[in-house]
Amino acid sequence: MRDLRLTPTSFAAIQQAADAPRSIPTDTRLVERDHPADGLHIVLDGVLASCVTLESGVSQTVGLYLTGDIIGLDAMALGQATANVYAVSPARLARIPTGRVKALIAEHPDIMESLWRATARQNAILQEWAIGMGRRQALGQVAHLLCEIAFRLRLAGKADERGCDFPLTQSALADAVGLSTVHVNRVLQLLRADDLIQLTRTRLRIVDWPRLAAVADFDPGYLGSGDMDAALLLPPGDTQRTREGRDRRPMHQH
Amino acid sequence: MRDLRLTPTSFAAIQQAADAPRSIPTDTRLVERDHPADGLHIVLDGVLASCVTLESGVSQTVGLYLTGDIIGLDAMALGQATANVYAVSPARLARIPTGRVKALIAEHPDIMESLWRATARQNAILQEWAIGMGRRQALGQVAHLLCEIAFRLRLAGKADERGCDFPLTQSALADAVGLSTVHVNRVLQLLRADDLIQLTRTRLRIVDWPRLAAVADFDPGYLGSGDMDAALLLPPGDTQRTREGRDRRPMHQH
DNA sequence: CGCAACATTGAACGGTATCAAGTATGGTGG
DNA sequence: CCACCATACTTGATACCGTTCAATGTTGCG
Repeated sequence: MRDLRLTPTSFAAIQQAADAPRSIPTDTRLVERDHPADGLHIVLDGVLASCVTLESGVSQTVGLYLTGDIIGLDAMALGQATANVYAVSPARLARIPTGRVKALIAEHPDIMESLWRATARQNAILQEWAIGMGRRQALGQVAHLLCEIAFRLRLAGKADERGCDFPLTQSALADAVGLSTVHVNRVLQLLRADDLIQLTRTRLRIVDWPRLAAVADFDPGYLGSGDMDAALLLPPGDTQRTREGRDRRPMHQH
Repeated sequence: MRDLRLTPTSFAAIQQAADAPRSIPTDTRLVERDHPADGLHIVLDGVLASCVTLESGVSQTVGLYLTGDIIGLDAMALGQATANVYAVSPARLARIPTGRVKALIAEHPDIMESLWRATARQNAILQEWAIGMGRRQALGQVAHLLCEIAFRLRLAGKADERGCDFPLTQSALADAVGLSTVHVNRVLQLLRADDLIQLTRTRLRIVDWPRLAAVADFDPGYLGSGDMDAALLLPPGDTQRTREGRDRRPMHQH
């Protein structure tokens, strides 16, 4: 079961099944909670958030989709979406309509296993968020999210030593960590004052990774460095920068 | 894709693949984080918790397994477990070893889809927990967990109008909602004083479901009333009480 | 240039944690 | 059957973390 990657045949099949990439502006709502699945969306660029709003009006972000992530797995598996998904920054997506996903699954059994694995990975990430909101203090909580985003972007080849794009506003951040915007602002200033990060409106650079990881109690194991959801599905032209530190052989984690 | 249930053949195959049920006492550790999958465990009776401990020593429960739930999906999909699982009460389990799970999947394609769906459902539940820990106050948060447990037990046929077994200690509850034991105690007293619940050491009865659900902002949609993970996999002798309000026909939710 | 969105700052309030007792409850051995 | 012990539950006082409200800077874009 481990090391199951898509076969070259399945890989090619997926690439052909995807629609032409389309771009959407910030705030576009892509998925509506309780609506039936409209297919899978592969993030080629940008950031989207999975978000739930309570009766009381407060909202909580329960997941972020970065380059290479797959949107719509929950809806595909359960029949309907469990959260709203909207673009936090301008984004580029490739869609595979529901019918074609079903056809792919029927024809290539390894694809469903990959989708299952991707679902389990999103579960692991969400689990880590839950730990943070339940038991971490604001400082560690925010630091952890920054670590996670930077790490995931690096896996996707979208970050280098000089940092990564960071299109989240402080209020989007606050929504993700379950804090108020005001407090997130203060925590970010603490992290800056300690020379742990540099963060501008659009760019994040982690100055002192070891110390930030210590503050955050960050252990990237749950991100499964060996298996990107769909990074390998990107058309050749969409692979930006070099995939530093990664190769195409399956990674053994046991 | 919707309404996909196991075919009778697959159903029978799973039942035959399971080991004889075994009983474990409270506090038994069943799964260790980062360890490879040792198969799937179907909960026949009792409660188990999925739990992560931070460096600092504090721990957070990220999932509860009740009758009918499947333990080990994450490990099966990802190759290693993402959390520790231990028994919160005496429990009875049926195990399907990894090898046999693989064989089942290879032979009956619909089984993998069911496992994928079960994984997605656990994801939806965890999502709801994350919302609670991020945005709900202690009262609503505790009320919500009580609603969820009571509802899931009712789906599993383990609860009636007179209430359900509730083997969780207050400190286990606190661990699940991300609060201190002391505060959970106070919140429970509030709920009791308002005549919303009756809760003894081992039994929970929801006195005023509508009002409790209102306090909790509880909407059971995410629990997917039509699809128990593995309730239907229980050997006939293991089906306790009557499955009130449920039948064996697939339920359409669209 | 002016407006709107985002970021920053301060003061006061409130929810929850923590610490430190004390009180049921159930199980066990004599 | 009772005394005892361990575990769970309850209660109060205090401190802190994070929220809320409100105002002021700042940035970028049409």
